[in-house]
Formats: sequence, structure tokens, C-alpha cells
Amino acid sequence: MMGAMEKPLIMANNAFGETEMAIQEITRGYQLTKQIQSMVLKLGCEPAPLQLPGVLFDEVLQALTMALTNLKSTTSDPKTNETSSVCLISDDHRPDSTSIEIKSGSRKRRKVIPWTKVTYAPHDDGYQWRKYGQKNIQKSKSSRSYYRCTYRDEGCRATKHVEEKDCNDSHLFSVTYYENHTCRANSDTIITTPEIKLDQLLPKEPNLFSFESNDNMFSSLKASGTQQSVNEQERSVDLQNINNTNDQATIESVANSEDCLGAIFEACIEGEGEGIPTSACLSPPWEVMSMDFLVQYSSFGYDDNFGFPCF
DNA sequence: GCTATTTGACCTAG
DNA sequence: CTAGGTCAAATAGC
Repeated sequence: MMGAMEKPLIMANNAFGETEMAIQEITRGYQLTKQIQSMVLKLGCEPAPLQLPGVLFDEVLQALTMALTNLKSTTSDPKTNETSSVCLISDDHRPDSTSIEIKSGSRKRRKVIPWTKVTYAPHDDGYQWRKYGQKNIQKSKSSRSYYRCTYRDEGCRATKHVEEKDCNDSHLFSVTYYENHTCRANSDTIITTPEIKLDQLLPKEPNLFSFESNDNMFSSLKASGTQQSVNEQERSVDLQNINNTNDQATIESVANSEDCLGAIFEACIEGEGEGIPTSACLSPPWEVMSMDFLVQYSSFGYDDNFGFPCF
């Protein structure tokens, strides 16, 4: 009988199916990250093992494992309503906006899942923050700084915690974001995760872009005509001036360019030629972009809305 | 004087 | 009770 009772049943099944799909996608992300991990770490074996990427990959894999564990625990019995419902990705698809709605009895409360990134530039995320506290953390040698959005008065609840990474590199920070920005300011000034279409960024011909052992990285970039043809007019970086510059601002602007992200990522992953200098992937400031890139893209690396690479 | 930062006190969850 | 997060008064810089 086609009655009014059918609709809720279908909706419940769909919700369960979406969660199952999410599990499958996260599982796929996990497997892909493992592949990238093996390739990147293998690249870095000479002259020394890459400790930092190793740590970052461990964190990414751990995060994915936890997400899977949580998800699976909520889908053990789709016919009951006793478990919590899960909202994996919010409407705006921003990676830092993931949240869970926990149903406890008749009440429903929202728990924000923080999003962490590892970076050399903890303050350079395009938002305006105001520091409101600092604490020494017991399990960490360094202190943790607490920031909230400057526009809290306008109701923006975004906060972030900045902590120096507990590793050999004293300039590396772990930034944990909580809540989304709801302030108007972000639409004008925010520097979001670049929406990179990897197939646009990377050369059509596999060997067009290549590193030579002692060559300057930007010389290699200049040599790639396909790279520059992606959207010539939008490029703010004058690669030709980079080779001789020591200007930190210029270097950082280059470090933020999509060209470099895509190119270095491709070089690290594909290992085109044996001659890729480790320094091209790992020496500051290039490490800044490659690490941010790896962390962000291996965490959420399959969503076409962001143009994430798919290997 | 205004705004941002510092820092000790206070609050709260585990 | 303890550790971590937040508050708010004091301070600094412009």
C-alpha cells in the first residue's frame, strides 16, 4: 500500500545511505593518503628521512581513522534512532566547518569538530583575529595562544588555537580552528583554500615540467609554458623576478601561488625524473606551501567542488 | 583616547 | 583535583 507512512522510511534509508557513502569516501581518502605517504616519504629518503611529512601523514591518517570510527559507530543499526545523527559537511563545504549533531534524549546539541592545519604562517589565513589568552600546556613544552575573530561583536563565533609544533622545527605551528566565520569581513578579505583544478595546473605533457638536480625551482617553473597558460592574466607573481630576489614578501607571494602548489605537489608525488632535488620540496619557504597543501588536500582530497586532486 | 596584547584569576569538564 | 579554556584588568603602542 502506497501510504503516507512510506516517505519517512525512504528518508531514513537515504540518510543511512549517505552516511555509508561518507564512510566509503573517507576510506578511499585514507587509502589515497597512504599511497601519497609512501611516495612522498620514499622521495625524501635521500639524504635524510622526512620527519615532518611523516608526522603530518600520521596525523591525517589518524584523523581519518577517527572519523571512520565515529561514523561506523553511528550506523551500526540503521533501524534504530538511538544513535546520533552525523552531519559530515556543512552547507558551505568549508573543511573547517564540520560538525556533529549529538542527540541526547529529547535534546539535540551541536558539537563542533575542530579542523587543524600545520603551517609556518599561523596568522596568515586571511581573517582578522584577536588574541584573548595564552596558556602553558602540560603535555607540550610550548604555550598555546587563543584567538577569536575580531568581529565577535557582530556575532562571529570563530576561534582558533595556535600552538608551536612539538618537533625539531621550531617555526612550525599547529593551528586548530573552531566554528565558522559568520562575519561579513571574510567575504571581502578571506584568503580561502585555493580552488585548484589540478588538471588545469599541471602540464598536459608529463615531462614538460621537470626539475634538474641543481636547477633553481623557478627556472623550472618558467620553462613550463602550460603552467603559465592556465590563466595568464590572473597571475600576480612575476616568476622571472624571483630568481634573484631575497625579498621575503615576494617569496611568500610566490609561495601562495597556485602555480607553485600544483607544480611542487606534482613533482613530489610523481617524482618525475630521479633528479628532483629534495630541497625543492622541503626547503623553506617552499616547505610552507607544500606542507599546507599536503595537509589540506590529503585530508579532503576527493571533492570536485574544490578541485582536489584524484590519483 | 583607542585598540590590541599580556597575564593572573576564574570557570568547567573530566 | 587538575588541565585547559575564557575573562577581564593592566599594560603597551599608536
